[in-house]
Parts: sequence; structure tokens; C-alpha cells
Amino acid sequence: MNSEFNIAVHCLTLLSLKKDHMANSDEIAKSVCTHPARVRKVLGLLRKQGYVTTKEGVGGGYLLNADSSKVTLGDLYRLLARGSLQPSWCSGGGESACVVSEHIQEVMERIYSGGELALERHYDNITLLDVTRDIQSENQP
Amino acid sequence: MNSEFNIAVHCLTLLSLKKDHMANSDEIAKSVCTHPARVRKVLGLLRKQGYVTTKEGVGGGYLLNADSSKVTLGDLYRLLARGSLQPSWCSGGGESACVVSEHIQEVMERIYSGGELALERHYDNITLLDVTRDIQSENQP
DNA sequence: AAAACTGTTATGCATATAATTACAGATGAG
DNA sequence: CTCATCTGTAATTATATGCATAACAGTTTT
Repeated sequence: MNSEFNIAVHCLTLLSLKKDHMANSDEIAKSVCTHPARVRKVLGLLRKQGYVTTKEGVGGGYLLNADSSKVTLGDLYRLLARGSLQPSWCSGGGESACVVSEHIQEVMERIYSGGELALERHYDNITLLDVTRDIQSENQP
Repeated sequence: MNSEFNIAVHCLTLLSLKKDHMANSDEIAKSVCTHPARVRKVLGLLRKQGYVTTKEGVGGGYLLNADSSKVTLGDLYRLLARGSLQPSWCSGGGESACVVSEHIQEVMERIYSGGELALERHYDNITLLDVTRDIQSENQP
């Protein structure tokens, strides 16, 4: 799995906690600890789904455009990480005349997608608001 | 995620379906479609957990040593894939004086391990016997 | 003693991930 | 209008991971 899901959670949490709910890619990148171009790539996807709006030009940046109690980690997982549970290499599918070899790929695909569904259902119960609260409670131990 | 979980499921299913529940790494590797050394590596781990026994020397190989209705995909996931949900690169942790940047890593770690727990609970309900049945029913559509 | 296995390590190669650079397009300030 | 600033996006490079392959010691059967 790559880290775009992580980055999305980070960015939205950050925007959610800022007073004006706004920041540009430079500021966000410093917090995320990555390159601004990477932040723009992820936030570009979030923009297409309507989670943020962008303002170009001087003083521009990204503006949160969603209710943090309505956005779930499930939404973000589906958008940015779906399919990553299944590895690119999978067993079987060769020329072996073996029942397992011939059918394992369909079976494993169901196993991976079933697992992913369980994962998504779990993440559907966690909202962005929950995450912002976690961040804040970590700040006051 | 790497494919050792997949390989483990494949190997145990294969052994389970063979009449004598036995095969050597060459035969298994052909079915899995990989190199025998890779099969030996995974089956070595399964041996340490008692799922299989090995017989060295001529006519040797791996022998299934478990009840397929008792072994779950959860067991195999924990053994071979636990921790793979969390990417190696994670956000935050830099020098940014930002609440999110300072605490996101602990929060994300909980998010990933919580997700993995949901995944494991799902896989705990699928046994190796279920998989062998799936393979066989794929064979007769 | 020889042959057939496993167990394990080392090496090379392919792929995936992240960093970086670059630049076109859009917008607001002056 | 023009310039500075910011997003959107593509191309390139660097690094990490995953897999294939080769090699060899150790074990067991014949």
C-alpha cells in the first residue's frame, strides 16, 4: 500500500483544525513531511470528490468543503487505497495441471476483496471528526 | 503486502487436497508458479508453527499436520502478513510545529492496527476447509 | 557412498514508491 | 495589463521492496 490514504487523512485533519479551514500546498507539505507536489496530487483527487475546493493565485490554497462528522475513513480508503490489499503477484495461473493452481486466483481474489470489505466497514465507523479529536487528546495527555 | 500469505494458503490447500497430504517443494512450486526456494521459505515458517512436518532425504517433502477445519485464514494472516497494512512511509514526524504533524503518527498507527484487527476477525471466520471447498466448487461450475 | 530432499543465504533484476524538477494554466494584487 | 503566486500535471531520478535464481551445507533414505 502507498501512503495516499494516510496523506488524505492528514490533510483533511489539518484543514479541519485550522481556524479558517484553509492552507496551501507548501504549508501542508511541511506538516505532512513530504513534497508539495505530492500534496497537490492527493488533494486534487479530494477536490474532484468535493471534499475540498481550491483557490488558485495569490493567497490561494485548499479549503475544506465537507462536514468532518460526515466524512469517514471508509470514504477515503475507497477513494485512495481500494485494491491495495491484494499483492501484484499472486500464486497459480501457470501451466500446472493441478486443481489448486487452476482455480486459486479466483478464490484468492474473493478472499482479498472480502477482507477489504471488512476493512471498509470498520473504517466506515470512523469519521474525520473522530480523528481530529484523537489528535487533540494526544496533545493533552 | 508481499504474497507469502497467498503462498501459505495455496500450499496448505494443495496438501489438504492431496490423497496422502504430502508433496515436495518442486511439485508445490510448479503449482504455485514460483521458485522452490520460495516455497521452502514459507513452508519453513509453517513448520515452525506446526502446520506441516518435513521429511528430508529421498522421497521427502512436506506433510500436512493440521485439521483443515481448525486452521483459519486469520491464523495465517497473523503469521505471514501482520503489519503489512501500514505503509513503510507515514506522514508527520518532521520538525513542523503543528499539532497534526506532531501526533498524526500515533493516531495513524492506531488506525492501521485497528483496521488490521477488523481484517483478522473477518479472516478468523474462514477456515482452510472453506478454501478447499471453494477450489473444488470452482472446478465444477 | 550416492542421490534426493530441506534450510538458508547471497545476488541480481523488476517493480513500486517517494522525491524532485519543470512548466502550463489560473487567479488576485497592484 | 502585468507580475507574483498558487494549483495541476507530467517527466525524471532515487530508493526500497519483492521475486527469481543460484549455491551450498545439512539430513535422510536407498
